[in-house]
Amino acid sequence: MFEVTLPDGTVKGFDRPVTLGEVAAAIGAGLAKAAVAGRVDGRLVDLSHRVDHGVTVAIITMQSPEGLEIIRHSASHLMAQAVKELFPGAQVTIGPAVENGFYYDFDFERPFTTGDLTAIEARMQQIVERNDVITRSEVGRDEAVTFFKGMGEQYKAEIISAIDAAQPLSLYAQGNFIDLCRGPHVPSTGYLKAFKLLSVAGAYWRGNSANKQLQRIYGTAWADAKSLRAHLHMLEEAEKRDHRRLGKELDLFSIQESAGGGLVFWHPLGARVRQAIEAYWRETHIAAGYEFLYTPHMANLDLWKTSGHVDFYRDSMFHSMHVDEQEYQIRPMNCPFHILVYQSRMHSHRDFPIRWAELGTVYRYELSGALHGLFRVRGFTQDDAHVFCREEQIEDEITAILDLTLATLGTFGFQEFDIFLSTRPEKSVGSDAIWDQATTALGNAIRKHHLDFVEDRGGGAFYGPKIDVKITDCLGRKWQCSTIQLDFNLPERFDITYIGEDGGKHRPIMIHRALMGSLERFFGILLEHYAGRFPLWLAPVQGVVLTITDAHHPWAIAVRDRMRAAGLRVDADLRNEKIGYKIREHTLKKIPWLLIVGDREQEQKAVSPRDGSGKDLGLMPLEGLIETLVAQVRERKV
RNA sequence: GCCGAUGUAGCUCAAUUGGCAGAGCAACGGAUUUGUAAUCCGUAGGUUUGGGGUUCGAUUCCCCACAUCGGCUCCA
Repeated sequence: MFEVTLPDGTVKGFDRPVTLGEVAAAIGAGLAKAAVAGRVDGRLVDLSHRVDHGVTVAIITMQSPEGLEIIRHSASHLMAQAVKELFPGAQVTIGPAVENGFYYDFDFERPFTTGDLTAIEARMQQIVERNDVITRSEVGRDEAVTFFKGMGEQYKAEIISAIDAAQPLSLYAQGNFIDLCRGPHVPSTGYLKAFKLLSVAGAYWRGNSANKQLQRIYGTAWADAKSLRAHLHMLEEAEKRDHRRLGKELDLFSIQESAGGGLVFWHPLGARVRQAIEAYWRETHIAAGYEFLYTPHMANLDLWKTSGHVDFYRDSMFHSMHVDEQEYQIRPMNCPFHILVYQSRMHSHRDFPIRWAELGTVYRYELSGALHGLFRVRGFTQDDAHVFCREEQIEDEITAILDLTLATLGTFGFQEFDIFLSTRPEKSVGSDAIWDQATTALGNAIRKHHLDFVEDRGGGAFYGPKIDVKITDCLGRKWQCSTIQLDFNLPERFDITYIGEDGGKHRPIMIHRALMGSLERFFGILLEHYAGRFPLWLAPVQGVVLTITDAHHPWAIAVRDRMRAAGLRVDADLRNEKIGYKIREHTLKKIPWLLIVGDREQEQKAVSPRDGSGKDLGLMPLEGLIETLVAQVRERKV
């Protein structure tokens, strides 16, 4: 007789050893049905795990995050089983669950094709119908190595040699497929009902490009068909919102082969959005006490030697160019230039804080295969700024920067933040005292905003601690844009100083910060977040006046000009086309306001607007509408 | 950079086993003067990403380059 304790504190007694599956059944039939694994004294185990003495037990259901992870992990094994059945020559390597799905890496003589994926998925379905039981067994280290070598699974043998000798090794068998795995897994393949294979791509063995390249098959798996459908729908939605596609459809920007990859051309309509963003940026920075700098895009390479970028950032820098017996470098960062401006004269402690901002365009060498639309480019503009201050001003400055960050992101429609505080790594510069003081100041600044944060211990740069802010878009995807970093290194390297109250030279603190990060990337995120339907204040074309016939041209032009005079970006469509055609066309261009003018409107000096909802709002006096729209733009309403 | 896939008109896509490169939309011309998501007719548009090669003949097969797409951290 022994008792197991459940998460809610209730206790169940058993008079013989039972499996977790039986424990679940004893609690309730519904739970037993949804159960995929369990937790015994905090350790994840299979449902077949036997308990025979007093322990705490939690049953993990397929709807829980942990249950989903187990389903995905088991789905990856199911896929490996299908692959081995179809292609016995393929060697299995690793296959974990990842966010929303799973993958498995194989070493196979030829590339898998999309046709293979279809076949593998079909075989997976067969194995599910077969409902192979999944069983766990423990083996000795030598036995396991011999076993996998005997099967020609070299990678598995290699994995074992990397595992701590004290740790027991477990094998999972399903049908004829046996894999080395920590588990746990679902009890049988029949539990896996909702999955789909998505893609195949290369991946290096152990993520190291020096190793052999394997083939990684990605899939997604869910507890039920409905969740799977929802996820696939989300993927479709993401594809529809793809900024590369919208950028082309809405004629906002392009990246051109003849110019080179990763270099962005902003077209007139994209430039209008950027202008709106920059105007807002300028306004808020003036209000927050910043001054603006304009600095060159290239400079003598020696500057980058002094800054240390040549030593630790070389891989991301373009090669230097030879000019008049000297080496010049196109800039990968703006900070050394701001330091040069600082150094151009003496500074007093009374000058602080100095806040200098620049929309600084930088060029970084990214691997050709890493380029991706506006998200990963080789030339981009940072909303960069550097604050020089004294140690005791750090907390106030960080607080103010955080204010500005949250206000900025909020204005663009992002209200959900994940904040990370990264602390001192092993290899770093600066004294313990300054690191402690600065790290505390960063934490205090976050707490002042009543925000939670995750501490990334040892995750800071070698030159100082930092705060990163991630935003969540309307599809739930997270993006890191903002970063606030302290720098104890550059002031040292450039030997910048100020004269303190004591008349002696002191070293200022330097803070780097970017709120949107890269304007290109931020623009891409906005495009996807709004699916191209920008809030009025950002929309490249805020309204179009549509005429019914030629007779309405004079009033249409008057409306357009009146709205333009009010500061709105409005065009008139005077083409000899039917109104339905014009509406369709401008709706597809995602224009926020369509203003229809015909006989009635012309007579009454009015317009009949349609807003983003696509509804005809009926006859409306022009001036009233202008007032509403101008107010929305002024408020930057989202 | 590496692996795989892709590259045809401004855009989205066709083109049997290698045999005269096509459609829709857009553009242009004409007709139509139209009331809430596509009016009709016509015209023009291409060194098939670029460069080599095989062949009587290459969009198609081979090689090289470039670009784009999916990946390359998430531990058996």
